[in-house]
Amino acid sequence: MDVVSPELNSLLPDEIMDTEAIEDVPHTQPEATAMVLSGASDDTPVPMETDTPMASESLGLCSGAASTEHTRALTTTTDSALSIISGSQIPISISSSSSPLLTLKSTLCTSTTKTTDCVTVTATDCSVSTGGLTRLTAPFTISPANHQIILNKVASSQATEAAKAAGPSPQVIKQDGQKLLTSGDTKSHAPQFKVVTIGGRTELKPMLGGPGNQLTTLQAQQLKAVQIAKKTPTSSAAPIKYIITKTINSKGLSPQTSVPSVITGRVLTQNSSGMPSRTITLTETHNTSIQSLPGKKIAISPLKSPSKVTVVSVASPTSNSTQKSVTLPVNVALGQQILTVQQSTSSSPVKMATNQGTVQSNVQQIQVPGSRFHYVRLVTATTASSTGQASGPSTSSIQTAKPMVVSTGAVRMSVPMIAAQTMKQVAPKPLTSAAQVVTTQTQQRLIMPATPLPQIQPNFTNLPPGTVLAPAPGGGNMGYAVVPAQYVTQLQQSPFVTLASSSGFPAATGIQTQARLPLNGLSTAEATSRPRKPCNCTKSQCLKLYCDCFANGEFCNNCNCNNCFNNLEHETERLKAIKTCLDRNPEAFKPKIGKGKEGESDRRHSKGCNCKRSGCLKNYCECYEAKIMCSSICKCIGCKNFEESPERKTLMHLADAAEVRVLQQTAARTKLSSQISDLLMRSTPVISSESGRLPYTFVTKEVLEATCECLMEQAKKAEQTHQPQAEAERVILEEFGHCLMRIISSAGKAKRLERRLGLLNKMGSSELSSWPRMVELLMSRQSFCFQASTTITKRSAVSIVSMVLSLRRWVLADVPRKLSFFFACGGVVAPDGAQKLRMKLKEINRTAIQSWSPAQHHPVYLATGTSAQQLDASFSTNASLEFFELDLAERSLDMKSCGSFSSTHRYHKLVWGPYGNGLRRSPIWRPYRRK
DNA sequence: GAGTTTGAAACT
DNA sequence: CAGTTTCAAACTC
Repeated sequence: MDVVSPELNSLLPDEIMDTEAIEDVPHTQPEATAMVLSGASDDTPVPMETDTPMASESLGLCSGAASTEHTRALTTTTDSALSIISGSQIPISISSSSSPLLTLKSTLCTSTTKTTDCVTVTATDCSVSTGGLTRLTAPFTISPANHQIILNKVASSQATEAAKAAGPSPQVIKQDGQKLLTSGDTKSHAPQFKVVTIGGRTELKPMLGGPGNQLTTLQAQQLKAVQIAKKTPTSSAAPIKYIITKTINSKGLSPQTSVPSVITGRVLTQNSSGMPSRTITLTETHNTSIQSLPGKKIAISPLKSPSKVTVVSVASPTSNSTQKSVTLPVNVALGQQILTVQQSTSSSPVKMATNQGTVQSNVQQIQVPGSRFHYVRLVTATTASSTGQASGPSTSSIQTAKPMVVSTGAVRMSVPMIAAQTMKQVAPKPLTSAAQVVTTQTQQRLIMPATPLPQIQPNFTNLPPGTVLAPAPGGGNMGYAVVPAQYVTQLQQSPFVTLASSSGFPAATGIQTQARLPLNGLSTAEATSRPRKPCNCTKSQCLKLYCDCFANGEFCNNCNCNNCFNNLEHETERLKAIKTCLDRNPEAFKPKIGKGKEGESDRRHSKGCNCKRSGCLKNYCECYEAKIMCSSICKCIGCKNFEESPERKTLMHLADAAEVRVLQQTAARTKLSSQISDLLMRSTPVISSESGRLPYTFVTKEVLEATCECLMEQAKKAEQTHQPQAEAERVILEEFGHCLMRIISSAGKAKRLERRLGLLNKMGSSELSSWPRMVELLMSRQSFCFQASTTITKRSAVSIVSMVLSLRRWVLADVPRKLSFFFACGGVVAPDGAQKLRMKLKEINRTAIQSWSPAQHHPVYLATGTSAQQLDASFSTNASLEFFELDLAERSLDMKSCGSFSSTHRYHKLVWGPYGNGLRRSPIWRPYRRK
């Protein structure tokens, strides 16, 4: 049946030419055809996954010990939700200061409160309700106008030293005229709330159930909600309700206890009570001095994704500090995605005490010498001592890297809480899904010092979406700006923790790599597991997107660049450069590789490539480099980077083989053979999914019924012929096998059609509004003449020419039918455009023709006219027409014989349709002729 | 490692 | 917007 060689067939976009699926599976044909056609016409852009919803804003603090569910919950947090999630107990006391910024007004709130502007602080095992084990003395400032929540440090808050995690300190939320609504019924299965009015000195009463309470799994969850109708003195905006919700797990619960998600407002949190209780003390100290810690900085840089905020912990071994109170003012402007994290003292650790150990996170403020910027350094350290709530079972040992996520929906802070002292002991192991979730959120943001930059600050108007300058709470000049780009300081002396190191691959292997965002097109695992290439920039000062470091939002580190300005020492220049880039392209720092439609695993380049000579099969091509196939938005010429491309397949196989070899060698060296098998196991489904997986939806009810009928028919036959039972079974089984084969065959064809549809979309560029009609003609095997149906410019003419390269595959597929393909471009090509066309034709000559069948004669006509009517007439009269005919047998294209395109008409609307063989073929290029 | 090729970014 | 130049990485020898 095949009249075309398999190779040619493989080249073809068989959606048109391959009628096998249609003919062999008549039942499926109409659907398949319809699908192709409709799909072709429906050229809706594929939404990119690149962009995380900007609208969603949530802030979540997830303790390092957060379980998988926690992280998952974080990812589900939605709009304007502030959630502080801890997998362990978090003694928190919230005390309002006299700061006018803080106004807490309680209103009734239920866990189901629906708020778009709701700020929800969710914490499990928070001591706020569990007896006031700790104190959170951070003043809350919630600015409805800006949708900001500001945890401001108050001068002379002394909760600090006293805030022993274990010590049941009164939890105080003071705010004049403010009410605190909390909920917590220890005996109730369902979350219950308790309203606590907070007067001038309102205290938050311990809410936790008595120790004698035997709580079930559900009972273990206790929800405390604090709804704060905030009144900021400076804001006159409509009051926005904020909810502080706390999911409380009673200590001593059964380790099997699992806590279902608690939805508060829009925050979904989950707590696993089985986790060891842990205490996070968030207090603030009165020390406002800025400690200068040269060399210990957190890079604050624009990230690729505007949707998240990432604070990278520059891990360094930190001695176990006895100081348990930490000042951690956090300003979060939800509406504008402001996240400000400040640390008043360099030595104040954010301590998270677990039964297993104490993770101290030092948020250190750093002042770079010679720089007016203030940087924050977040250092985590683990000690073996157990502080805080000592009630839980103690024990385990290795503190694995666990991400601490501060998520504001669109703003996300991810802080890998890796115990500095144990980092190198972390055994490579599959990360939890929680970690994976975090890593999939590869688009992160860092906080960027922004305040004292008068010469630049006024120009920050065009910072990426979500970028906001956050003034310092005290009115000082220590604000920070969250910029959607991933800039992380690279400090030579500071080991770096991989930001998104939680990947499917054992990333936390102790190799301290620079925190970074995933490379474009690379998976998180790839991006994080592989060391970044040093750049070699010489002229760009590493301040242009030419520089991969800069483009990826990183500081240069261990690079080979000359005159590098991509470092802290040139922060001003760097910021200017960032702004320049963002001015030029607001999405300059966004990942270029997004995701296709929902449900599709295919990623795609956000802009598409423009490759001309590489066939999109070299790393020059950004699509190929990202290991993705070119898509409909690509403007490449001679693309071979499509799914069914044999060249691509060959390359892929070679690459796979090479990769496997490398893995094997590496594993052999490191004696980690187990890793190999693991990786091989991983790669297998990838390969199979690409080529073999059948659509599971194909076995429909009708298919099943038909199959059963077939089997029953065989059974009846056997019965009627009095076949022995064994024979009857054999016949039935055979029939079943046949049914399966047919199902598989049909499913495979359907899948092929799906793929072809994708290619069809790729070819159906925007210039072709009548693409379905063209497909229809192709399917009818008519000779046809193709004309663009929409306004053609010089540029679009180029695109049309590039289509020739794609269409040629169809032509090739129909060799026996001598399908002629005419390409007409009438009256639209200006002289310079003609030059471009010639170049494109050279491309045809060079890259495409070589693969054409020399034995066949496949004319390609390039016709021009001065108007649509003229061209139209030309096709019928073969007059007043400039056209060229290519003889494939010659495999050459003498461009000189093409003459010139004289038309300067740039815009013509043409229609297209079948013209039959209006143009005669010639074995050679016809000389240019004009009437 | 030097030189070439390539395509994105930057520039005009 | 379109064409050209610059740039650094990819590639070749």
